[in-house]
Amino acid sequence: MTRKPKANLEDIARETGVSKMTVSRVLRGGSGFSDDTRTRVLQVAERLGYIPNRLAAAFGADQASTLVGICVPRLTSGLFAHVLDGVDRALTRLGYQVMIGCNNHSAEDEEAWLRQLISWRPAGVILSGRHHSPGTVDLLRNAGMPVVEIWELTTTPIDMAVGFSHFDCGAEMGQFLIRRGRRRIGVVGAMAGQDEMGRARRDGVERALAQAGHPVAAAELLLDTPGFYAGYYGLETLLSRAPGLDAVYFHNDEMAIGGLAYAQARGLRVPEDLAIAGWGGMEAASVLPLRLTTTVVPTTAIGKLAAEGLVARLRGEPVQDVVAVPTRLVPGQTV
Amino acid sequence: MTRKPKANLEDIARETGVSKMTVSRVLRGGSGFSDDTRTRVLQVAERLGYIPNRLAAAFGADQASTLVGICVPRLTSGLFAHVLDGVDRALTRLGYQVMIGCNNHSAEDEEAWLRQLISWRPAGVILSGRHHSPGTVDLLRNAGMPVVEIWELTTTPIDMAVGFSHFDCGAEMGQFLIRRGRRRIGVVGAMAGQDEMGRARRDGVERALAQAGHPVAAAELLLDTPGFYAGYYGLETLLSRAPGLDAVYFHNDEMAIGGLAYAQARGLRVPEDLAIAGWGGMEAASVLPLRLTTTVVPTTAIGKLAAEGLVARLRGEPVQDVVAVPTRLVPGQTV
DNA sequence: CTGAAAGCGCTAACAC
DNA sequence: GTGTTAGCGCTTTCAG
Repeated sequence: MTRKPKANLEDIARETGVSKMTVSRVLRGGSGFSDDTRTRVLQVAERLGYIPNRLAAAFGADQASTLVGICVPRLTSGLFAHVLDGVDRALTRLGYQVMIGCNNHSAEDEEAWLRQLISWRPAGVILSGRHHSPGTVDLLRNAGMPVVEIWELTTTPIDMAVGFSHFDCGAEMGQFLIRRGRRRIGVVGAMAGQDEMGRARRDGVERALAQAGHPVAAAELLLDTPGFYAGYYGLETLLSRAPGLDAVYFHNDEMAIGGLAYAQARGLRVPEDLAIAGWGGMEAASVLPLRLTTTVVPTTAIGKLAAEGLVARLRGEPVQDVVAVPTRLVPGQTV
Repeated sequence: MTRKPKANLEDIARETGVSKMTVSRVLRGGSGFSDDTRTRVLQVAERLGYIPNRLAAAFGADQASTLVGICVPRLTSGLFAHVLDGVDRALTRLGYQVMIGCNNHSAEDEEAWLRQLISWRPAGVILSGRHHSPGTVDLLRNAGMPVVEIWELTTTPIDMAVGFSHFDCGAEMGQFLIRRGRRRIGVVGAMAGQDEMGRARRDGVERALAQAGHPVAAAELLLDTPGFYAGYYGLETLLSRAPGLDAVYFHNDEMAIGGLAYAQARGLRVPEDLAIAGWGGMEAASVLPLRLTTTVVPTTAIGKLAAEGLVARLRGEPVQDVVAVPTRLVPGQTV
């Protein structure tokens, strides 16, 4: 398997009868050459099927890297899929290439990925969450490249941040449940001890309920990844331990939908007997027989803003270090 | 913004009192150095916070690239998210880095992405589908790197292929519907004229129904991306034109679930009045009040097999050029 | 077991 | 408007 593409600048230069440098200038669309030269260079490049070697370009001239890395907790989450999509569209449009990573909610995995990424000397990096290993922070400070932390907002970013407060999401839903007259409220979580952001949402709801004088009545903290099944069985377990609940706040929409399925299978009336609240705003949530009460998160926008902020910084344009995006509690028919 | 990492091989060599070459050998875990040298080199590298420059490595020695590109039709599809996850896990484990791309079901977008990718001299590439632009095929042939085409199986791959037949998925579901006594069967599609593979499934179901003597009774081909809403309104439109249908085959599970919601909102009994069949096997489909009848596709496995095949080829190990993965028609409660 | 030399393809800096 | 020179950090090759 020979991996040597045929043509390089030198080949084009030889055929055209100019120097490598002139060819380089033409191909990068700069200035400093005649129209005639331009045309000839372009023709020869086309004929030779020239493909630039960005490895060489980025290596020779530090500036030239257009590689951007993005690391998310899970690739299979619908929410992060949309974040990725926002990032990818913006970055592709701006002429960058996207390297992905998945940290499995582990700071060590994130650091391992970042170490690999940095060895490619990327132009910048987008990370999820605000908790990183000391090693990660070190690497980033030394690399001296733009960094955007997304999803969970931090007011003291390594460099830039785009996100919202998970704690506030939880608190807002807690207050909403109270306003709707719920008093014995349970919580079903997932990925116990792993997902800092799910944890923040639970902290938020706990705080709100405690302040209202009706602290969380029961909590079921699963180890599983948050999916439909987990929601189904999570609610089953929770109710077996705390039968009298009148509302449950789920880790996310997928679990809430699973919980809803369980409630209906069990013959519970929703929301009369039991209110169900989710988080995230997946499309399915609004088309179920019962529209789910949930918090909608602007996933694609976060990805887009992160990508654009990163590129703005690269270009030396002024940027806002911390961008708070709004989430929206959308009352459905399940609370 | 200074982007120059501090230490390089030369720095380590100087501090350790050996040559660059020896440092390089140690760091890459080769042989040809004493234990003592090894220890000292490792210590100094650690102390200096050395991070290899793979740009230089890959550039200098063609072999060394560990970049692999993967391009999918849509980043926001749950199915492709799992494919991506399978690819990412396998590739990360094997020491590769993943560059993503999204072709929006457009051969031109795919080619544009590929051109960018190739300029980074990747080790290999994974594409979705078997239809590519002539330019794409050209680029690939000249690049001389491993290529895996996934998702829709082709028996004449550019290099390797991992997938299944969408046509057969449709045909199988068509036969199943017939066996279940359905006779007036409709179809709801999406991304008309764009998604070759959804098209193949429709062709399959059409063929099967025609052969059974009960050709497709009505079809609604939407332009939209296939989501819950599209399924909801797609069914509404279809039924308004063809009221007497007794079964509908949807582009995918999301749309089928949307359709199910419409049927229920409309007061239709499923499956008595109307059977609903999906495709894909999303998790939600099996936890709804009614388990959806659908075809389950081994998404993660496809990603994993594609990645492993690619790496096997890179390593010169024997590989099977065409790998057919099985799909499974799972009867639920909606047919 | 170790080192020296050459070169990968490109671009910045400077000269003409 | 165009060319020359030097060098990015690494690995391959060959010499000891």
